[in-house]
Amino acid sequence: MASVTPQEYVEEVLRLVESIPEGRVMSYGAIADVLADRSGRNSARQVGTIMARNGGGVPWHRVVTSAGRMPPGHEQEARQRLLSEGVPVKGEHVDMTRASWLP
DNA sequence: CTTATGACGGTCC
DNA sequence: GGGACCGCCATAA
Repeated sequence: MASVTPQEYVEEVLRLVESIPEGRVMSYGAIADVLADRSGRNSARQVGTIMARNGGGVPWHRVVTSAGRMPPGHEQEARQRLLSEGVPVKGEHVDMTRASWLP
């Protein structure tokens, strides 16, 4: 199978996050699931770790948990940005039913 | 090599 | 809807 180096996997994750349309979001699990097909691995945890370390240059606010929860420590900033883009935000969580997106 | 940790996810209660 | 538990996996110590 097509296994990639950790460095390449990071690139793939960032690339996918950048491809998320405005007003839509993707869960960590969805990202891991989509990339699993081409990277040979899948782990929502790993995606989260990658975002925490290398997500500074991509629209990280469009990545939330499967429950629509936003990243700890950035909840306020993420919430405001999402609202500005027209993402349906319900209190402290995103309305995944309407906002979830797949490539 | 073994243990702890974390921007997660699904199941169970 | 929400909290406790367990599984997953790369990284750090």
